[in-house]
Amino acid sequence: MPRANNIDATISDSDQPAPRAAEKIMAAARDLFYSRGIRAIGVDEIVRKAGVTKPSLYRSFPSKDELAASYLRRYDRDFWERFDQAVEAHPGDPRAQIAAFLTRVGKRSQKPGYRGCGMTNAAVEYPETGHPARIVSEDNKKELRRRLREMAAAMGASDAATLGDGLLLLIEGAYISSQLFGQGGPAASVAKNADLMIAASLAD
Amino acid sequence: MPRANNIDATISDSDQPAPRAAEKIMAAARDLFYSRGIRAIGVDEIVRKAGVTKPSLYRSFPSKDELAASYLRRYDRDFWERFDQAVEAHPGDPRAQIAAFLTRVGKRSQKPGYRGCGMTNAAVEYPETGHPARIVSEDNKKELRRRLREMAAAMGASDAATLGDGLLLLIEGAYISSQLFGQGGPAASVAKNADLMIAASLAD
DNA sequence: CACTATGCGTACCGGTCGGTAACATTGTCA
DNA sequence: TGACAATGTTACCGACCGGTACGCATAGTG
Repeated sequence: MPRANNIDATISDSDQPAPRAAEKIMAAARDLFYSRGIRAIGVDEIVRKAGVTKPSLYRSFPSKDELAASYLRRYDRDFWERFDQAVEAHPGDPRAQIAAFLTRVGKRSQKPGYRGCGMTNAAVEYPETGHPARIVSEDNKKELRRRLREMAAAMGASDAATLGDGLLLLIEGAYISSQLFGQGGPAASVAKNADLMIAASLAD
Repeated sequence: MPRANNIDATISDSDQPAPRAAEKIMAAARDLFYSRGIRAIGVDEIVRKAGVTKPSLYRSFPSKDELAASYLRRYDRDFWERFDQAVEAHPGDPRAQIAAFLTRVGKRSQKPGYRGCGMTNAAVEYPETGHPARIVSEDNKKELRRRLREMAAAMGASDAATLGDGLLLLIEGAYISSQLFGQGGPAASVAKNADLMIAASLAD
């Protein structure tokens, strides 16, 4: 009975006890993968930080690549939670939803330790098509693109596809430039610039 | 007499003969680093592709990290060459200069094998402050930011810093999303979106 | 108690990593 | 032809990589 198959569920649904080790491993992997990159981190360092041993890792996760994919699936869930928070804060007002989301991204980008989007970073680290980690990232970005275009249409943009894509470019640019420049970087202006772009698109 | 110290110059200035092996190594490293990432490529694969041996690599480059930095310094030169081509094509018209540059980026982003900016990618792969590869990337991006703000000011933008940063966000977003989505991705609309943003900024 | 299931640790695997020592061979130019 | 610089050849290094065989400890159950 390979528990590794539904480890994502067992970790998140903490009512039914999962191996304690798996949670500690995931927590350690999350910190290390996010802050220093997936390729840069070896499994030894993960288990050391988690305070467990290597076989425990491989009982809960079939491989390092799958552990990375699990980390990203969790990242994906957290991402949509943040996104939907911004959406729900401004019902029926997509422009304000975008502004709320981007204001928060801009603020987070100024905090120390912020290194953009874990999924974007993973896609850069793993250009190979079909890599487990990459698949999670690509799916997330496709869905994000779809939702942004949808919101652009709801704003009444004449060219919703272009505006939605423009917003996506700004978001990804904010993620990346935050780790290129750190504090004081251009990501701080993402909300303002997005609003300018939206204004120009709606006036078109 | 360690030739490795000024290997960048000896490779680019081909009038004074440089070690043939160094050029072959650089060409191989360039292809491999760009298409598959720096961390993903081992020195063995580089020398194999270059048709040389490992000691030859370490006679021309002090380390793999320095080879990566050399690759990026070359990338930096090529980048500014492309950038300045767009600038020189439209003297005294910064808005057209940006449009020309971004149109080209948008087109390149639709070609197979395109994987964004090598320097951006390297910065994602090496978050560690002070890494030789990262330093080259950071310097390039700082200079790019400076020039974009300068151009935004020359356009007459009331808030040139914000517009320049917005353009930088769009550019970085185009680089990254090109490898997230490949052909048909949002990077194709970067020039159009930038022009919208500029228009809104100037009308402000 | 004995039995089983489960979670975990010790110790180890072959392979690859970046990097080097020592020496043979080549090509070039005086 | 001789000198010298550049490259190739071979073999090696310690460290680390992802991954695993196997045995031990504990908890729950009859």
